[in-house]
Amino acid sequence: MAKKQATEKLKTVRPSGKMDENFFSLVFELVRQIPKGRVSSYGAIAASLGTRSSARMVGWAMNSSHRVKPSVPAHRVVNRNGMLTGKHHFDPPGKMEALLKKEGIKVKNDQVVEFKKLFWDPGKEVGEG
DNA sequence: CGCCTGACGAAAC
DNA sequence: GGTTTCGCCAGGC
Repeated sequence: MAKKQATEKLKTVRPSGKMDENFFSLVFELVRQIPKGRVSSYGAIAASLGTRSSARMVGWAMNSSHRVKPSVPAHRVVNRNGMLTGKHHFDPPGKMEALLKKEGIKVKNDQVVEFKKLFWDPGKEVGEG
């Protein structure tokens, strides 16, 4: 399981002083695993990385998502309520909602429609169901 | 170094 | 069940 390794790496590379190469990158990669037309939650991502309780760190990491080489589909990541809490951090505040709609995801009142059915569980990318 | 903040979440009241 | 508070860990001043 990659998640197992990821969890250990988190504390393994600590002494190296390269935290960014772990938590951040792990979050980015995981978010990139989110299939189009699907969404995920910060907590779910954090949990998959072993930092279940640190869901805020995930969202915080997203702040740097726009600084990463490859573009991270942060717009596919919402809070556990399916709410577009991070829309304020996009160039245009409505970019997030627009991107989601472009992928076929309905957004109403800054909230993902049928979020629970569109919810994508990280770590098990193989089971799209 | 210490205090406050933050794209969340879950327990406590 | 809604509102409030703590926890989580890193960043900025």
